[in-house]
Amino acid sequence: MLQVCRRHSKLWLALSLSPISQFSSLDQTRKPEPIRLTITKQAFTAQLQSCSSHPNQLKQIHALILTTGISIKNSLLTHLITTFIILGDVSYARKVFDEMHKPRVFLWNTIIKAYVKYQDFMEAAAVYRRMKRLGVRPDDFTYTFVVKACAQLPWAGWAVAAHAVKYGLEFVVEVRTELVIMCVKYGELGLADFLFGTMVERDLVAWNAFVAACVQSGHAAKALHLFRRMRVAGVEPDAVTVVSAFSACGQLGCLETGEEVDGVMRQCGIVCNVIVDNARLDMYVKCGSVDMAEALFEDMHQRNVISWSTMVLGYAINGESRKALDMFSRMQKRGVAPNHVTYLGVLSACSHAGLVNEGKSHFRRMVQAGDKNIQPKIEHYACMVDLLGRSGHLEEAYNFIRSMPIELDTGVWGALLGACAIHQNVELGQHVADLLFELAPANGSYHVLMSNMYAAAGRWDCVDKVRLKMRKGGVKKVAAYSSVEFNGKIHIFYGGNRLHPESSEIYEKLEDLLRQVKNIGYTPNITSVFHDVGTEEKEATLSHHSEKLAIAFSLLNLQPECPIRVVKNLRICDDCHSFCKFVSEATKRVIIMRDKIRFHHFRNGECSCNNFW
DNA sequence: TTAGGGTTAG
Repeated sequence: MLQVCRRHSKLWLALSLSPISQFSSLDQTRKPEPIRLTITKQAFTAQLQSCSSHPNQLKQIHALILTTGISIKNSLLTHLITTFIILGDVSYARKVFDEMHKPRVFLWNTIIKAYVKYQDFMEAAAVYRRMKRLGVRPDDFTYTFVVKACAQLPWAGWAVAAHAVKYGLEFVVEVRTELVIMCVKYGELGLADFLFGTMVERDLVAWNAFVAACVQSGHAAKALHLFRRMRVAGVEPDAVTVVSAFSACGQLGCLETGEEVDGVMRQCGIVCNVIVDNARLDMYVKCGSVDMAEALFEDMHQRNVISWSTMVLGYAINGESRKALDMFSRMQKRGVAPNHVTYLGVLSACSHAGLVNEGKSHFRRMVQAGDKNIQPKIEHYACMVDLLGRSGHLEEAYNFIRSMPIELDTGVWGALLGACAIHQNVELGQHVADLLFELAPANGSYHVLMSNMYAAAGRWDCVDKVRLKMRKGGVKKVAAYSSVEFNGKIHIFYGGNRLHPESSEIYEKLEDLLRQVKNIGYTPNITSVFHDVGTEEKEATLSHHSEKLAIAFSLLNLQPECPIRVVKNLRICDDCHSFCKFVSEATKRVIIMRDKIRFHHFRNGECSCNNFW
């Protein structure tokens, strides 16, 4: 069947069938006519290219090569390796690579890079280790991939950084950029600053990398600081920079800075594309500026599933459930296929509006669609628990959890605990909380939620038990804070804190405000207070909650026509919710408050959430 | 015979 010989430095393959596209039927029963094929290296490469999108045929060619026992030049194998990497079959590329005799360093780089591309960082690190063991000397390119891979693994990044220094490769601009990113990921911002500051050349990409790494690691304020610094340094931002900057503004809820970035974009003549538009859209949505998002969305030349999903989610978290669902059907009419994120928006819209049946039918559709892209994930199940529980169907929610076909996580039980808290079902809450204490003993929020439920029920002995449990287990409460953006600066307020330079004016204003709203019917809701203390003391604690301080600060500083925008790290309490409604009525101001989960738009004594959150 | 670093939705 197969004969191989070399003639005039050409490779001869005698094959049972030709052309190569028929290789896949090599083992068929039809009696083949022997055909001689002369294949030069160029022809062979051409053949490889001709079936470069058919991995099985390529594998057969490779098997054939191995059977012949002739030595194939590394350049051909390299071609095979790169083709398999493009096709996404890294393990086969690795197999070919492993069979090579002394591969050159660029091939080691190629394999490591491929593992990084397909996010198999452990394997990338393993290949690097083998490379080192075999004494292959890394080149200028090696550490860009190796650092990127190892930065994803705990500690490994530091070790390879030391190797890069040893070989004198830390000054290569690409390697240094990866090292800066790595330091940010590891939370070593000081070191990142040092490495960035001592770069030989800081090009646009290096700035973008630093800004983006900060945004992705939750250092949004630092990202915006860098964004401003790069302009001072005379580096003109591009589309990538503004995408990161918009993302940072969204995280922080800084509409003012978001507009500034928008201005910079125009000034620099940065051309909008769908990614930039989506980032801007997301910024408006996360700043509670639904009108701006709407206008931009209608104006967009190009939209993709992310644009639509952003709008659906945006409406949902801003309390405009009907618009979210309308947007969803409009999207489907346009023939845009929803993905699992779109459905998160749809389900949370239903949840926040108490649309139980509608939510159920959307969920059913996800399951029945049989589409891998929209099979419900654990987050969708948590949304359903939230939907059922929030609307008072606690038992159904519990049974739903019990019947779930996927592994349970704290999100699902957390949603049920939240529902128990809303409906004051202490018995079920206790049961769920016990499960959560086991699953996530270090998470203080479940302890606080349970303790608040006990407090609301007047069961102070149980409150004490939970608090004791927290103390013993070293569980910490997350300190609540509220922030307000004013004149390009973010002002942060903690409950009862007097660190702000305008503290005395703020507290004075707050006293004024409390008197004003009490006159029109506000009464402090003391069940929101954690401690078993006297009524007066409870009132004092309540009246200094961080959002109240933030509102007093805003009233002192903002122009009368400006809406008050507050961002909170936790959920708003009942008392502050009621307080905000009265303030919006008494002062005729719009208050837009973003809490951990969603927005509350207070206007004329009402809230967009309809007291359902 | 060639090999880089950045971005969007919960």
